[in-house]
Amino acid sequence: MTEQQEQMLAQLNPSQREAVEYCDGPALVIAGAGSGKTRVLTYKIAYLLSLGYQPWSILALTFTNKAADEMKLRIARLLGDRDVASRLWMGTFHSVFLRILRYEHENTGFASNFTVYDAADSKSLVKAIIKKLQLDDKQYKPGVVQTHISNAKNQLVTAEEYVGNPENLMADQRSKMPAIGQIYKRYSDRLRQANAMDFDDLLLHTYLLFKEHPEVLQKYAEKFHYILVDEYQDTNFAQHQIVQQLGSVHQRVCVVGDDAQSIYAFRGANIDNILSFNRIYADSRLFKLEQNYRSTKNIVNAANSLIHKNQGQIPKNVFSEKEQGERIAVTEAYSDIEEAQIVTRKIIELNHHEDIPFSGFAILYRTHAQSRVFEEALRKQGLPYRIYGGLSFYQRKEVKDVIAYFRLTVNPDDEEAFKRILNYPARGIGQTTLQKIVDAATAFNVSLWSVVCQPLSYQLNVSKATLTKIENFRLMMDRFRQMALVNSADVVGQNIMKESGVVQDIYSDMTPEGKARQENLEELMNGLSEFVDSRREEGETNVGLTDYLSEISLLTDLDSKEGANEERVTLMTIHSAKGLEFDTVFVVGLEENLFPSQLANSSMREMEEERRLFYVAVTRAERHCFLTYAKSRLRYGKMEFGNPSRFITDIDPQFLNFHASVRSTKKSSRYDDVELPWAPRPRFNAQPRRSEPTTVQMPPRPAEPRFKPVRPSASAAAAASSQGRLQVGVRIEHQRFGFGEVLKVEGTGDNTKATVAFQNAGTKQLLLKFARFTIIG
DNA sequence: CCTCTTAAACTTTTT
DNA sequence: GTTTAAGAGG
Repeated sequence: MTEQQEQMLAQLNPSQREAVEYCDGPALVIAGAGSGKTRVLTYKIAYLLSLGYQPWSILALTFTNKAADEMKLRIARLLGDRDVASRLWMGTFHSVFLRILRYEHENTGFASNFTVYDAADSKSLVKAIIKKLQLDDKQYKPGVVQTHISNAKNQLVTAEEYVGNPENLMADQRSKMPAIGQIYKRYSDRLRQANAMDFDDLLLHTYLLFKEHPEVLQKYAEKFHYILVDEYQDTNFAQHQIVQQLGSVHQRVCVVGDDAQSIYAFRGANIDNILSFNRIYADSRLFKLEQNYRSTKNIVNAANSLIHKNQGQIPKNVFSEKEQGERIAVTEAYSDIEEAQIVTRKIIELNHHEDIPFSGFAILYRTHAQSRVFEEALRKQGLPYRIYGGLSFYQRKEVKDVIAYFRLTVNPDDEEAFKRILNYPARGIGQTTLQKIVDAATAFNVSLWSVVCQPLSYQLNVSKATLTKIENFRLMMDRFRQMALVNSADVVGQNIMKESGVVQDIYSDMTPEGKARQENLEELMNGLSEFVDSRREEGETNVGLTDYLSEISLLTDLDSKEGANEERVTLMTIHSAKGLEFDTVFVVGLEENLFPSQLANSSMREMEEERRLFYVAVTRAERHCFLTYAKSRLRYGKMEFGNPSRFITDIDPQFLNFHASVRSTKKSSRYDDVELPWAPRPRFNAQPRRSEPTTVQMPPRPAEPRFKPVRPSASAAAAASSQGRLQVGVRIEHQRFGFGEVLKVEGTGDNTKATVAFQNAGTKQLLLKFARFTIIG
C-alpha cells in the first residue's frame, strides 16, 4: 500500500474503511443517517483511482444533480491536482443514460436530436390522447393515467407488452379505466412520432437498447470496471435492471443506501432492490455504517425509537458519540399562522443568542402548499430565506414558451413545443386550425411539422389566409434552423427571441406581472450566455442549442447553484431535504391527514413510508430539532381543525419536551403580529413580493443591459495581457467560479489552457481565449 | 379567432 | 385561496 493510500484510508473509521477497501466484487453498504455515506463513496472512488482504475472506467450514479456535483467537488478536492474528476462517468441516472442514448441513438430508433418531455409535456400529451379517444376526462384523469403509464415503464413494460397482457386489461377494468392500454400505446406512438422521450423513457429505452443490442451492452459493460450507486433504496425496477446489465461483465457493483430512508416508493422505488441485493449478487459482501456523525445522541435516539415502529427493515444500530443534546421540543400552535410566527421567533432567538447563521436553519414540511405562511412570517420579520422546489424556473410560462422555440428549432417533430408556440405570440392561427393539423397528423401518422410542410398532401382543410399564416410560421422556423446550423446557442437564442416576436410581446406589457416576465426572460438569456461561455472555456468549440437543452431538461430547482452559499433560512419539502443537514431543523405541520398524508391511510405500506419520511426529517438536524403542529389551518381556503400527528407519539417521550404555545392560551386573532421582546439581529433585505405565483426565489440580478451583448470572444485582449503572467501557483478570481489556484498551464496562443482549482466550484479547465478572470497574485 | 368572465378543481412527495 | 378550464361576446 502506498503512503498516499494509507493517508487517505486513515481518515476513515474502521467500518468506512472496510467498505472502501473491498474492491473485488459486489458490495452492499447499509449507511445509517449521517454515517458518512458520501464520504465512503468519494473515498472509494479516490481509492479506486489510486489502484490504477481509469476515471472513465468508473460509473457513479446518483439521483440528483446536486449529489453528483457534490461528489465531483469532493473528489477533485481529495485528489488535489489530478484533474480526473471531470472524466469520471458520474451523474444522475437520467443524465448518464441520456448521454448514452444520444450517442447510441441509431440503435434506438430515435434521431440524435430527440427532445426530453418534462412532466407537463407528458401530461398534456396524455390529455390530448384522452380527448382524441373521446374518453371522459373525469373517469380518465390525465394525471392518474400518466401515473399508470409511468409505473408500467418503471416496471419495464412496453406499450406493446402492456396491451398484449390480458391481466393488465383486467386490472384496469377493476379500476374503471379499461382503455389505459390503448392510451399507453397511442402515447408511445406519439412520442416516437415527435422524436421525444419522457423521463421514464430515459430508463426504459436504455434498458431496451442493452437488451436488444447485446453488442452495445457488451461495450459499456466492459468499459465500466466499477459501478457505484448512491441512495440505492430509491432505485426502481428499471434502474435496478440496468445496473445489473451494466455490471454483468465485471460484477463490481457497489451500492450504498439506507432502507430506513426509502421515501420514493410512490414513484416506483422498490425497497426490495436493496433487500434482495445479496440474492442477486451471490458473493456480495455487506457493510454497515452505524455511527452517526451528524446529530446529538438525543436526536439519533429519538429517530431510532421512531423508526422502530416500522416492520421489516435491515437490523442496524445507529448511534452517536456526540453530546447528549437537548430534547426535541414539540410545540402546539393555535393556527398555521401562529405556527409560522413561533418558528420565526425561535429562529431570531437562536440567531441572536447562539449565533447560529440563517443558513443553519431549515423549515421542513410535507407539502409545498405549506410554504406560503412561513414565507410571509419570515418576510414580515425581514429574515432572509430561500424556498426550494415548487415551480422551477424552467416551468414558468414565459420561460417554457421560449424553450419551446428552442426545442422546435432543434427537433421539428416536437409536438408539445409545436402546440405551444404555433400561435404564440398571436399570429392568427387558432385552436381550430391547430386541431385540424393534429387531426391530419394522426390520420396520416406523421408529425405535426410534416403536415405544416406539405399541407396539401395531408389534406389540410383551411382557408387560403390561414394557409399563408402557416407558411410564414414554417419559413420562420426554417430560418431559425439555418441559423442554428452555423451559430452557437446564445446567438441563435437572441435571434429567436427577437424574430419570433416574443421580445415585443413581453416588453409591451408594463404591468408588474409583465415586468416579472421580462426579468425571467433576461435571467434565461443570461443563463444561456453563461452556459455557452462556460462550455467554451472548457474548450468546446460548437456549443449548440441541443447541448443547452440537454443540460436544462434534467435540472430541478434544487440544482440551481445561485445563492447556495448565502445566509438564508431554507424552506423545502422533506423529500428535497434528503441528503442535507442543518444545525437546526423545524419539522412543521405535524397533524393527522397532513403528515401523515390522508392518502397514506389506506395501507400499512404507505404509512410506513410516511414514517420513514418523518425519520428523514428528524435526522437532518445536527443540534436542534423542533416539531410543531397547528390546531387549525387554512386549506383550500377553508378552515380545518386537525389533531396532532401520530408520529409525535411514535417517538419515545423521554426524548421529547412538550410546549403549548404561550399565545394559544390567550385569546388571539389570526391576524395580529407577535411583538418581539428583543431586537432582531441585523436585518437582511426582505425579498420583494413575488408577482408571479411561483415558489422559487430567484436571486435579484444587478441592473444590467437588457440582454448581455453576445461576446464572440469574451475579453480576449484582457486575457492575452494576463496570459504572460499566468503560471502554476498563481491565484485568480474568475468572474463566475470565484477564487482559485492555477494548477497547470498547457498549450500556446489561442489554445492555451489552464487547469484551475476553485474554492467553491471545483477544478475546471479554462481556455484562456475565452476565460474571464483577473490575477490576484 | 381573440379576450374577458365565470366555474371548478385543486394538494402529496420528483427525476 | 389560487390556478386552470370552459363559455360567451366582440
